[in-house]
Amino acid sequence: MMKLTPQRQAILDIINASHRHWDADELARAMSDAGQSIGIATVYRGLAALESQGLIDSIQLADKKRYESADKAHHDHMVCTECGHIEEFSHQTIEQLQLAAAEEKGFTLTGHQLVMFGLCRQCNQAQGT
Amino acid sequence: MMKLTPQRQAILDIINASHRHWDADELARAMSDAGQSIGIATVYRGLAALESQGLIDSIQLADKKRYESADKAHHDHMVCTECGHIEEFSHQTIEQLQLAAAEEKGFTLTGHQLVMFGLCRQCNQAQGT
DNA sequence: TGATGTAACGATAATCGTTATCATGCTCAA
DNA sequence: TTGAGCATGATAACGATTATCGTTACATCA
Repeated sequence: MMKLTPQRQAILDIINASHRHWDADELARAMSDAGQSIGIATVYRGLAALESQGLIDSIQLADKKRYESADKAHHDHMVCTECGHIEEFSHQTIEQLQLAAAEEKGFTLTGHQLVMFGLCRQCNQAQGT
Repeated sequence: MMKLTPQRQAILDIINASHRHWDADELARAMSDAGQSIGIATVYRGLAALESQGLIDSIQLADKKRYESADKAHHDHMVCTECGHIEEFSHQTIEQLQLAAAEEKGFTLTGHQLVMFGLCRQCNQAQGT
């Protein structure tokens, strides 16, 4: 069982207090800005520890991994390729169909990640201008 | 319009002649083994060029990008976290539900990627032993 | 109380996939 | 033939992440 150190608690608090998807660097900067500087390696280790305990969730994007609060039901993500905005959505039926598809192939699912790319509503409109 | 140079043709041939999902390094090694050595930068540029022409497809996994033939209908992937085996599957209904979910959020979809993780049939059995 | 063991910390080096740089080479149209 | 323009390949650079290693915090036990 991991130790919930002050640093890890702080990371967890930051993530839980927001609706954002954070990367390691942003978290280190946020803590630094709050006067509590932290080593970047500690951030990575803390995130891994928190995630392994199920205290936070993550999505792996092409470039980097981002973390969010685990205080929500499972959901997937739409990422705006223009502004980086991340929209969440969940779809019961999609989940079920995934499970069925896995079973059909003999796979025991441990996880999945569905990421959709496109333009968000705002960037759509900006585009149209 | 890009130039389909001998190097790019060779990359395309290797990919099309197989059912595998290749990364840049494997392709460079395959060509080297075949007596036609190639610079790694050329591989990356070639892959990007071929993909932008729709001649090959790719999936972005956590660690690296992998390329496969575009000679097939769209499909998604199941990746075995034990042995790396990649299984393909396609599901019309999932696709449609994704589109609908995007529309609902005001997103204009340009692409998506669904990757499921788990144990393949073989690793499942090995596990049980 | 003090020794000891364990795990976390933080600075920094290392790793690894990928991209940028730059000098050189090929090809095709003028 | 020339030269513009793109491709090549060696290699440096980059960025996210992980490994290393000496140090530190803390709990346990004699």
